[in-house]
Amino acid sequence: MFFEYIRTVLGNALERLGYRAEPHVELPRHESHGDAATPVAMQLAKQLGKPPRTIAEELIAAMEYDPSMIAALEIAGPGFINFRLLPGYYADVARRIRAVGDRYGFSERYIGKRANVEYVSANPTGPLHPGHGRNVALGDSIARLLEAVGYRVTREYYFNNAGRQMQNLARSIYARYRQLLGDDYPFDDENGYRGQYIVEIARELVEEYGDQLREESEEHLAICRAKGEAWCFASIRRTLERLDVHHDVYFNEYSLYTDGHIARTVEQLRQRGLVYEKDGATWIATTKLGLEQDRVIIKSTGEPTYRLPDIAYHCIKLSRGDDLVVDVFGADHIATIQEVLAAVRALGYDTTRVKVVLHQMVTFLKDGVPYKLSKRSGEQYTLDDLIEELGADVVRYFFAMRAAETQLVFDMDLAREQSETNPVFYLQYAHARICSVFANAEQLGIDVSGHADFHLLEHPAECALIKVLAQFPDVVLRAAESLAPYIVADYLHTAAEAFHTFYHECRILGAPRDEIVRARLALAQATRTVLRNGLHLLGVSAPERM
RNA sequence: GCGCCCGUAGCUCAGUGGAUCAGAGCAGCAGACUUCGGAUCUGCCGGUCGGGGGUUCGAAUCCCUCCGGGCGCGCCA
Repeated sequence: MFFEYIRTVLGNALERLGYRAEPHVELPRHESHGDAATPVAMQLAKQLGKPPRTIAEELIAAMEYDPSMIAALEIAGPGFINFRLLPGYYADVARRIRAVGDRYGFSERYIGKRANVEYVSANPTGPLHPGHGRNVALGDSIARLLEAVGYRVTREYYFNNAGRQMQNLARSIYARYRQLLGDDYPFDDENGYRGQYIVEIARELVEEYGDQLREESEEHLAICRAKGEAWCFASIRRTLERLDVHHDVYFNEYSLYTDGHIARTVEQLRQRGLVYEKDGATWIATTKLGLEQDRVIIKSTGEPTYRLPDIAYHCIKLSRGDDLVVDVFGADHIATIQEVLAAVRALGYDTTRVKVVLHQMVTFLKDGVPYKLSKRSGEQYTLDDLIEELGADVVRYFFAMRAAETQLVFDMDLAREQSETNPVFYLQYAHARICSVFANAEQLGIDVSGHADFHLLEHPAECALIKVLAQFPDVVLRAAESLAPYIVADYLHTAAEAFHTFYHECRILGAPRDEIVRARLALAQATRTVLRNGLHLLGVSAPERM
């Protein structure tokens, strides 16, 4: 919204002059450079073969604008055009924010488009571990961001309940089950799942079945497997629930086998000459697709490797007609995603619709040094434990607050801090503080929703706050388009800071005139909307009291 | 060895198509309202943007190279 008007003015001027360029508008770093600026003249310089400042002059001459909104146009430096805004503009922005109300910040830019976001996708072999938290937070915030700009979003969870890992799970449970029955049964230390939860599952089996499963059979192992899957999934979903994360689709890898997609995918790859047999296994010729080496897609045992179902799955996702297909993966998937996409592309699918958000690993920091999260019992530390320790809000914010491609350092001391140094509390405090002002206003009998004259907001702190609030829709759009929740996190801090400064310098309820009180209350309300909506995008609550 | 990501202040990180670009938070130091929540605000200190080359009128940003860190490179997922 902030740059919209200027963009329009600039765009019209470009068109009038017959110049082809994006009307790019940016926020200058320094106040002295005005309220908005465009480097477009410099971008055109090479293309037109004219000095940038000359082009800037032409543009300024060609611009038509409302003199009550824009005070001055200046050419600066090598050829920037700086825009300086008048209070009338701020009043206009504030009025428009208020008019939009609770939906402020959201847009309809991508209305009618559909997106699929796949995230978490952990196999049901145990509880989520702390590292999963980053995937959860990023994926869910990305989904929320896409919704905020108009996409209809499907949240999807892909899981494998058929492979080797599930067999290991079944065997682990069975071993514990036998041990609980008092049998001297060996536990496979190399492949088995050693967590205490396995014993828990086994204990439930003892309660349900007594010693009826003692005989080692496929049938009994299948019962262990099913029990384990159900138990683990319940655990995972419970954890996600605590983070306010809900998937729409749980896609079962196993279904790809039963419905023939696996066989069909192999056939299609074969038709394109990309499949051959060697050493008793079936290979895909990924070297023909420009990759380093060929890979096995069906082992000599007849079992497919994970690649094949991955390829089939992506074909399915792409054939659903979504405009955008987002995969949120940890950095350890880097190798496979290339292979999968190359194969899918070779099968004729438009993989430009696929965006992969590859996040780097997480390091936990305590007393300034990396350390391994653990519990006193020596038992594995889970994502659930982290939520227990820090609260869902802190967990979601911390995992989403950095760009995905950075190796996230999760500072446990800062996260544990229940004070202003913790960025989550800083944001929530600003929100609670506004709520408190409104509670007081109500007690004083002030008509909070009454008419407000925004032209009365002329204090520098007021203008600064409006300027920040005005950026919000741009920020949401940019964050959504770059699939980067951290942009929202950064912005919210700026917004909260601008509010606190305003709060400190301008009394709201104690303002000299009633009209000013109402105008400032309206500004506070707009701030509250921005904070609430922004926090929502990150999956963090906006408490009224703390 | 090969592929991808990262290297910016003591620490954690921004820097959106090269340009008005040396920035924020934390830590440290010094201050602030008799009043709407001090979980706040204001100021100061602090950096050869990993090193070196190159392109350019101009490079944290683009190219090359070296160094350092992470993750991969399975008939595991």
